[in-house]
Amino acid sequence: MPPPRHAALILHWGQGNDMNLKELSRRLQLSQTTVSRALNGYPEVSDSTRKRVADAAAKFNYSPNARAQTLATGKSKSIGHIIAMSNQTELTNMVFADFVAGAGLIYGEHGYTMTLKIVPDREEPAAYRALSERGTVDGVIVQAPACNDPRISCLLSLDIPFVVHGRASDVSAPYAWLDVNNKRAIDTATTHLTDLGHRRVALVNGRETLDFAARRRSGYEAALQRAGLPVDPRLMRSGDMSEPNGYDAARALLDEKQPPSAFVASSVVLALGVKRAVEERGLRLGQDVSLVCFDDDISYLPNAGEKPVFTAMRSSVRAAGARCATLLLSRINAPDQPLPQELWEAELVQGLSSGPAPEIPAGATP
Amino acid sequence: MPPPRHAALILHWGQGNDMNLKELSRRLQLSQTTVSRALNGYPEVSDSTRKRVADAAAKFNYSPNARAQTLATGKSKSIGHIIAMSNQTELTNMVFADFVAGAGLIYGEHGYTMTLKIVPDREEPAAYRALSERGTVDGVIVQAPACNDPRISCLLSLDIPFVVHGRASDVSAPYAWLDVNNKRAIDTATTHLTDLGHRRVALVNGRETLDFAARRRSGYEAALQRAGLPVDPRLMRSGDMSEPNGYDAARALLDEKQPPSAFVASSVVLALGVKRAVEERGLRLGQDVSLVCFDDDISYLPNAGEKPVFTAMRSSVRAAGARCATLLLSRINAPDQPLPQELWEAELVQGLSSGPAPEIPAGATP
DNA sequence: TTGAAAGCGATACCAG
DNA sequence: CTGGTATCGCTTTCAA
Repeated sequence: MPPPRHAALILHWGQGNDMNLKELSRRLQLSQTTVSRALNGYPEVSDSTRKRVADAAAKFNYSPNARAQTLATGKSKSIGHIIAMSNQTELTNMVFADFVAGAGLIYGEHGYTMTLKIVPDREEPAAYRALSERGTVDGVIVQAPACNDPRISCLLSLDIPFVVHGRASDVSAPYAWLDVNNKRAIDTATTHLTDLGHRRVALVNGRETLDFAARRRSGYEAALQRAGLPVDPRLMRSGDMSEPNGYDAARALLDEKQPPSAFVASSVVLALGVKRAVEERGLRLGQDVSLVCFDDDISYLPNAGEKPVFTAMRSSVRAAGARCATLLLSRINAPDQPLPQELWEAELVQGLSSGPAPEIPAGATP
Repeated sequence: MPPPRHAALILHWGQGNDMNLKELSRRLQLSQTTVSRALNGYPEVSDSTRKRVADAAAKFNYSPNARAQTLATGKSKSIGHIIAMSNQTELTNMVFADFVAGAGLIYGEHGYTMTLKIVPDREEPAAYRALSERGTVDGVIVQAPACNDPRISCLLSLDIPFVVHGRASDVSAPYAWLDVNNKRAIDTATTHLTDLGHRRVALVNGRETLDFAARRRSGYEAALQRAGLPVDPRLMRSGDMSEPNGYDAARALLDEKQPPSAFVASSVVLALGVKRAVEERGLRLGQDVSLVCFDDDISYLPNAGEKPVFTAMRSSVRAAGARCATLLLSRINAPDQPLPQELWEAELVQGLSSGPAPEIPAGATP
């Protein structure tokens, strides 16, 4: 549907902000060039004119039109974040809030804005294409990649700067990413438990189509194998990272003929669900059952009992957002730098309120 | 700091998307005008050319440059949301996530994008000014207004379309808003408790500099007065909407010489804190102490016990976002319509897991 | 039904 | 240090 005719006319009438560069320079009896240079801090303008221009700009309340700047410079000074609101992962998506907040602050500090696109389900690739092809944004951030994420090759072919928070194990071409060592973190957590004598350690994981969850699982398996323990599928659950899911998973695990004596949870929310299921059974955490939780994730109930954990998680996610933002901006401004691929080691959050106590696991056969 | 010289050159070299309108029309042996018209659905192009153009556009993977469109039309097709990350209200801000999600979906459906600005503390007015004056956005949404919110007069003077989620009681000029009847909701909640015979009803409220909290308080006071009960400042607490705050407030209230027999909580998170404090004291909710909670707010722990409440709150916030977005878009596209000022009645969420049971309040003197 | 040309409001090159 | 002018890519008017 084409817009009504004369729309522009109406608009300009309604807008009424007629103080533009041309008008300002006319009043100053200077060329647009000089005024522009003065305002943008170019060295070649004399201090006196610069001051004159600055004063006039303030007086006439002039501020440059971003739309025109954007066209003239070819840069939109905006970064795209795309968030898919799929029905199934409704809750998980809230993870993005802190990430976005951390990134957004960085953008602001550098004169960038953030273009946020909420798309239903899997219109994601189209959204990325639209944003970058049409020049709406100068770069994009990709969150929570799947193992083989189509977005990455899509962005590579679009030739737009981007940074992935996480990695996609099955994408071979190089790209910029930032990731926590998921595998090692879960390996450490699992080993911690096997070292304590646990022989049936359960994993309550996120969806394993997502890369980070797959890596966590491989860390879990590696630890078990090193400890000479079998990798038992009945001890592994995966699903959305929500408290009810953790609860359901733990209940099912506790109902097994040979229930686990310890749990590794792949996020704080999952761990909370596990905790609830365990306590519901009258088992004492840290005594009858152990629970270790790793999370580069976040949850939103500032329940005082777990408050330190939540706070730590939240600020960690925010920090990750800030880091990705910084990296992306530097890629945009210095495209020839080597591709950043940053892997860092995680802090392990042990237990919820307390660390797992050493114990003889129930039903263990030493 | 001025950009390095030749920046544009480097950019255009790096961009490599040389399929623009001019090029496309050259290949089609048509004028830019015709091609543009064909693509934008103007009626005057013949069906045959329209098809030819559409095919070529698809074939050459053409998509119009949003930056140029924006400059030519004077509309950026983008809505601004500004979120202030003050240090004190760190947690409260997460409320915005669902609101933003709800709004974002609507924008997408109408070809708009969302420009999200995260600003530290109180750089807010400047941010609004920058966004609108420079033409970065076509309209903005204001959330969580204070009683006398400077943003509103600022936006009025900028003459940019905006919609406020909530109202500012002390702003006299008319503007578009969407609000829930906070006063009546809390009045109803309080009356519910006094009708049950409670004579010491506490209010655990949000920060009362915010308009909605002030209104809720007035509803609380009105209900007490109608019931012939004194308005006792010692029974009223206000602060950030976080669980720890609710907990602290409830503890302090329970420590009073004359503790309340019932609580009205102004959000689910506050109510959860109250609940924890109550249970910690060995009191039974719904028997020893009653708790009623109203919330147009949201919280993020999907704890199964309260799950329906949380789910309801979340979708309500998302719906509010969508409603504000719809209103704003219609204001932008039809500026001459009467100002929408929509007040709706809230559903009351009673109790957390169970409704308050009728009881003889502890220590009551009938 | 089509096309030529004038904006939109800035930036940046090349002269002076 | 300052100014004229082409340019960015599209929309829209006006003429054919």
